Order: sequence, then structure tokens, then C-alpha cells
Amino acid sequence: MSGNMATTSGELRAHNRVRLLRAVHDCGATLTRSRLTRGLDLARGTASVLVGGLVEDELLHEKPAPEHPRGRPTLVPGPHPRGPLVLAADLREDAWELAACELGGRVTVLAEQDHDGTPEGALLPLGAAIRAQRGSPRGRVVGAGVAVAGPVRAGGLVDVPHLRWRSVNVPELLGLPDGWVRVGNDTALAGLAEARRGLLRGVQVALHLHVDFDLGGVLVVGGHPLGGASGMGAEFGHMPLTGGSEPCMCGAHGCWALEVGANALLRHLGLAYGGGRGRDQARLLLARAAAGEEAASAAVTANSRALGRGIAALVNAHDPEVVTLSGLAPDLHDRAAPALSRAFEDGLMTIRRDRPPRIIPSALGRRGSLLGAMESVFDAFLTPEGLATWLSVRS
Amino acid sequence: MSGNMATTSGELRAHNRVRLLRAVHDCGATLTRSRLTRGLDLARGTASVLVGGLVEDELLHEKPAPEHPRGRPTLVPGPHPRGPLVLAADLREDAWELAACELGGRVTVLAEQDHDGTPEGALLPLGAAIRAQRGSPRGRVVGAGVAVAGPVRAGGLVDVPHLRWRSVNVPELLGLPDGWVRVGNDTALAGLAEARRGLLRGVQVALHLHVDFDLGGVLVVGGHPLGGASGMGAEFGHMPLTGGSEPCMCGAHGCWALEVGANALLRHLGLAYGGGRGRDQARLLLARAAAGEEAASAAVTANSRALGRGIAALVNAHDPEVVTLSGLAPDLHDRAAPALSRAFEDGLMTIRRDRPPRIIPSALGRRGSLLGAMESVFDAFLTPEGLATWLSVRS
DNA sequence: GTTTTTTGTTCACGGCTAGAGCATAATGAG
DNA sequence: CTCATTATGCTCTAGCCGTGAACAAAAAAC
Repeated sequence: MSGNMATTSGELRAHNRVRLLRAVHDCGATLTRSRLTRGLDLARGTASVLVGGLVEDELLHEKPAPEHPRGRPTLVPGPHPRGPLVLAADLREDAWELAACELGGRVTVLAEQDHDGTPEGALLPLGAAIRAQRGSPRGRVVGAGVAVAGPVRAGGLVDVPHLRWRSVNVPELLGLPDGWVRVGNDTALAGLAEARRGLLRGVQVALHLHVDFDLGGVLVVGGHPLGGASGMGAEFGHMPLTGGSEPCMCGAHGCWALEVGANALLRHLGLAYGGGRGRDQARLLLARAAAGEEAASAAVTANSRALGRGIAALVNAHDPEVVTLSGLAPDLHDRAAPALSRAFEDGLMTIRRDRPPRIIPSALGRRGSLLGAMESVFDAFLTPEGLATWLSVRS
Repeated sequence: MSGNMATTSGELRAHNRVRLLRAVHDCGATLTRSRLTRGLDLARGTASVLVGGLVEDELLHEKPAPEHPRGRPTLVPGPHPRGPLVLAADLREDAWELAACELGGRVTVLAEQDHDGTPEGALLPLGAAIRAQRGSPRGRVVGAGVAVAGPVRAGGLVDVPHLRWRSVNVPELLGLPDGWVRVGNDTALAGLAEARRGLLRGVQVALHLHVDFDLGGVLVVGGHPLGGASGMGAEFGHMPLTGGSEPCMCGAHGCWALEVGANALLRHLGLAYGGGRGRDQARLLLARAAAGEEAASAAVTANSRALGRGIAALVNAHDPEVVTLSGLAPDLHDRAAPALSRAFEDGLMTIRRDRPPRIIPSALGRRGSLLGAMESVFDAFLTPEGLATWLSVRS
């Protein structure tokens, strides 16, 4: 709910500055000034004043447009060379990646590193890397976002059951103040990125599912993943949607996540799983299934069927326009499409069968969580309050 | 999402007029002008102009405050005697009720009538009643809201599986233009009312469950039920949350709604059910259970257990702050609290067990859907666009 | 009756956007 | 090469809005 409020003239100006910056960011700094002016329904004079102010505040920088059909050439507002930077990190079960992002969404990968799966082993080096970047371009870094593979409670407390992380205080271990670093759930952030820069642009209600070791899902409503970025509400994997009753590591029984994902694939074949090891093994298994090996194929088919059945339940409940898949889910979709489709259609209510939502693989691939971490920080920065701190720091 | 936008001075004014009217409406026309001024963070002069304008437009009328501690007495802005009216109807399986509502939420019941459960039998008399009211107080009625017991597709197409309504075009049968009459799902509207005038005021994420013949549920996020008022997304009852696999009238299998509600109670005892008949019988059954009769108690306990288990699954997935119950659910909660609680707690993830959400009966009782129908119309009216039509009609 | 307290009203002021008029810089036709 | 065309940027005025201070009003407390 982008509940933008403006009651005074001053807030009106702040609001329009934000609108303009948001438009530049969301289009990836591709739109010309004249196009922005029309798109935001501003008078040319107003746009002139606004852009001028933002350039002076080192938030925007105008570059000549590569092409223009006629008339006086217009400029393309983009990130200022001394403008704000956002750090974004994707913390997976076995490695992390850190990147710097500028307004408009251009990403520069700064570091990638494996880790041992313990909170300290993962977070201490990442914290050092972030702190090293934090001060280097004087005052340019306005915040950091970190995507993690588990639910995040207020204050950045993270649980990752299959890594045995319990109430891990991520900001503390990173050595960074909570609030400056924003910790979020990888699935919720992938959904956020999909809504801003992927296939869910302009979609009102969508379901985004991320399959990795575990299965996560989140509802994306009006461009915002439900449960905020923290993703306490991105736990669709822990509903009993497939009729099972076995205990799950999460503490509940019969969870959908037991039937779908890398862990489920390995479990189905009686192989060791858990602890964040086995991603490669799972990929290998998918390849073996593609090659026609029977046992592997059976495991993939069982996974796909469970995925389809769960999606049907969620579609019944929430009526999304689209369902996007990321992580391993696109592979399951490709390798065993008939099983998935049949289970999906069987599980639908009659009234949903006329126009079932499309089930499509994500446009962002494995970059979703990282991009979502970036967007979550820009979401906080591209507000009247966020810009106010930017100005107060520089003056 | 209340995505309020203001870019020009004029829109700023319109926005503040709406804010003021909303505040009056939401508080039930109880707040004094001085309190509203402070609450909305307006200057006294601004409030003066705003209220003056709204009084002149016959939207507000100021009455003396009953009490005031000191200083110059202030007035209480409330509905204007020639101000806007909203018609709200609650269409149940066996009867309907029509009411007129003024700004602030005061409800005057205009008519109540039983019907035979067919689309024509229910909707033709209701349509006549609404049309009779529509023109009578000259131009005062700004819209009508109708709550129905089934999912509503775009354009007011309604399905009620257990009444065998399939794609019933409600606006058409009512003889009213779609858009002027707003059709919504009863559960979603009850959730909306709960969020505005009940126990969910100020709650960010909540789950509202309505148990009647069927079981409906909706997520209320930031004061808005998900899936809009139409309630295509208010179908939590049709997820397989309890491990069953029997076919449901909805077309899916193992639905939660098969285990909870009046139909489920009767079914458990081998009695006839369906078709919207048996509400009294179900109430009788609850009474017999309260009196200690064993078979009835067993049915109620089974219902409560299924209710608790399903709630746990939804809490795992969505992490609501509160769960509110309406319809028969509060009775189930009262009659078999231990069974419900145990099933609820057993189904929770470990991380949800520290602070499980409260499960509480609704504050609005059976009035929820009617009030929600009212709110859905006022939501459309209390916008810059809605007020613009009010002004254009009067001039 | 006077003082205190709180609220409503009025008005000058600064801030904001719209829109018109003018300047600018490209294209395209001749 | 020149000039009309076209689209955009810049500047300035007019009109609207909310703020806040000064003043008026109306009740309670002393």
C-alpha cells in the first residue's frame, strides 16, 4: 500500500520529487525527460524545476538521448555519478554474493564467496565486505539489503530450519545497525523483484513460488509481497496441501515443502539430504531424469505433481492472475509438465477452470533475490523521509 | 490500496476534503472538529475552510458537542440531513435484509424478507426494494452494496455452489447498473467491516473466517480484504488443509470447507444437508452438544478440530496478528475450545509458537456483511472522484 | 464580574503547479 | 545551404492552497 500522503505544499513538492525519481528508477533510467513529463502528467515547467533540483542535489544526472525523432533533443535523466548507491547481498545456503546498485537498477557485482553454512562462517565475512564498501565512496551508500533463505522476524532475527539457524541476529553478526541493513526473505524479495522488473509488472494479484532446497511462496499484491520484505508471511510451503502427515523440520506436519524441492528429490531416492548440501546433486538428478533414467524421472514426476496440486490449492484460495516460478521450479515445470498440469487442473475449483492463471518461469532467474534486496532498500530511500536524510547528510 | 496521489494544488484540496470526510465516517461522527483538526494535523484555519466547504456542499452538518471541558465550545461534524445515503443489502441463503446508511455508519433497516433460494426469487424482490429507495430522497442515494454468499467475478457474476447458482448476473437481475450496485462476497465484506469498525481496526495483517453453511476466509491487509470486495480471493475454505480427499461441490477435492460449518455438522450425523436449508437444525445441534449429548458433541468436536488445524496452516503461511471468527465459528470456539486449541497448536510451525495470534470472535456478529457492503460503497464514494460526481449531480 | 482557556475566523505570506510565451535545437523539404 | 517545421527546455505570471499569527468568541473556573 503505497499510502502516499500530502497535506501541505511542501509535502506536495516532496511527493512529486519522489514520483519522478521512482519513475526514473522503475524504467531503468531509459525514459527521456519529455516522456517522463507526459507520463507523470506534469507541466513542462514543473518538470524543469523538479529535475533541476534533483540534479543540484546530486540525485540525478542528465545524459543526451541516443535517438530522437524530431524537434529539440531531450535528455535522459539517470543516476548521478556521485549519487546514491545501494548494497545488495544474496545469502544462499552455501555461498553469498554482494553487489552495488545505482538508481535505475544497474548492478555491479563486488564479491562472491562460499561459506560453511554456520551463522558466523557466513555472516562475518559478508559483514566485513559490506562495512568496507559502506564508507568508501564518501556518503554515497544509503543502505544495504540482504536476502536470506528463511523467515525474518522483526529486528532481523532469522530462522533457517534446514541449516539449524535459530533466531540468528543477522544485523548484529554483520556488525551493522538494524534499519540501515534490511534483512528479507529470499522468496519474498524475489517476488518483489519480479513485480518491479520481471513478469509481474502491472499485475495486481500474483503468486510467486521459489523452489530451492525448500519451497517458499508469497502473494504479490499491487507490487508488494505480502508480509513486507521480511517475509514472515512467505511460508506457503508449510501448509499441508498434499495430504501427507509426516513431521517437518519446521515443527508442523504434512507440509507441502516436504514434497517439493531439492530435499524432496533426494529424499524420494533415499539419498542423504539437508544441511544445505546437495544442490549440485539435485541438478544432476534433474539431468538424469531428462536422460530418461526411471528412478530419477519418478522422483521428478512426484515433485511436479505435488507442486501442481499445491498451486491449485493456492489458486483456489487467492485467485491470482499469474503464477511465477523461480529456483528449481522452472526445471520441474519443464521436465514433467504433464504431471504438473494434470495435478494443477484436478485441484482447481470449477469456477477457476474457465480461466486458470498462467504458470510461467520467472524472468529474472537466480538474480531475483538480489534484485529484490536492492528494491527493498530503494523502496525505503525513494520516500520523502529517505530523501530528506540524503539531503541532511550532504549539507 | 489507498494509493492517494496529489500532484496539483487542486488535488491537494480534494485529498484533504476526503481525509476529513473519511475521518468523520470512520469515527462514527463522534469526534469534535477540534479533535479532527489535531488528528489530521491540519491548521485551524485550514480545517475551518474545509469544513465550511463540505457543509456548503451538503456533505457535512455540524451539531453542538454534548460536552466540552473548557474554552469555546466546539462542534461535531456529522452527516448532513440532505447528505449522501448508501444502500446496503445482505443476501443470505434463505433471506435478505436491506438498510440505508448515512455518513458515519448509522444504519436504518428498511426491509427484511425470506426467499426461496432461487436467483429470481431472491433478487427480483430485492431489486424492486432497492429501486424504490433509489430515487425517493432526491439524489441522495449514491450507491448500493450487496453481500452474497459466494465468489463474485468481474461484472457481478456470482456462483453459490450449494444453492446451485452458476454465473448468476446479480446486477442484471436486480435491474440496476453494474458499478452503481457493488456486489461482494459476504466473508470478504465481513472482514472489511471488521477492519473498519470491529476488532481489526489498526491491525496490519489479519485473518477473518466466516463459518455458515460453508466456510469462507479472507486475509485483511492494511484495512483491505484481499481480492477486493468481490472476494474471488476469499476462498480459503477450498484448500485441502485437513488431509481429506472427498470430492467437494466446488469441483476440487478434500476441501477444508467439507469439514467445517453447518453442512459438515449435519453430514457428520448422517442428516440431510445442502440447499441452504438447515441453519436452525445446525443451531439446534450446537445446543444439544452444549447439553451434553454425545453424538452432537462428537460432531462439534470434529468440526472444531478441523477448524483449528486449518487455522494453523493459514497462520503458518500468512503470519497474521489476529484471527477473527464470525458466523458459527464463535460457537465452535466456545463449545469445543480445547479441541480447537490443541489442533491449532499442533499445526503451528515452531517459530510461530512463541507468539501465536489470538483467535477471537468478531465484534459485529451477524451484522458484519451488511456493514461491509456499506463500507465498500463508501470506499468508492469517499474519493476525489466520488465526491466530484456528488457535486456535479447537485449543481 | 473577571480571568483563563480553548476554539473559530480572518488574512497576509510563502510555496507550489499550470500554462502561456519565448528560446533552442534538431529534422526535413526545397 | 536555407528555411519552415516540430518538439522540447526555460522563464515568468497567475491562481490556488495550507500555515500561522492576530483577533474574536464563548464557555468554565475563580
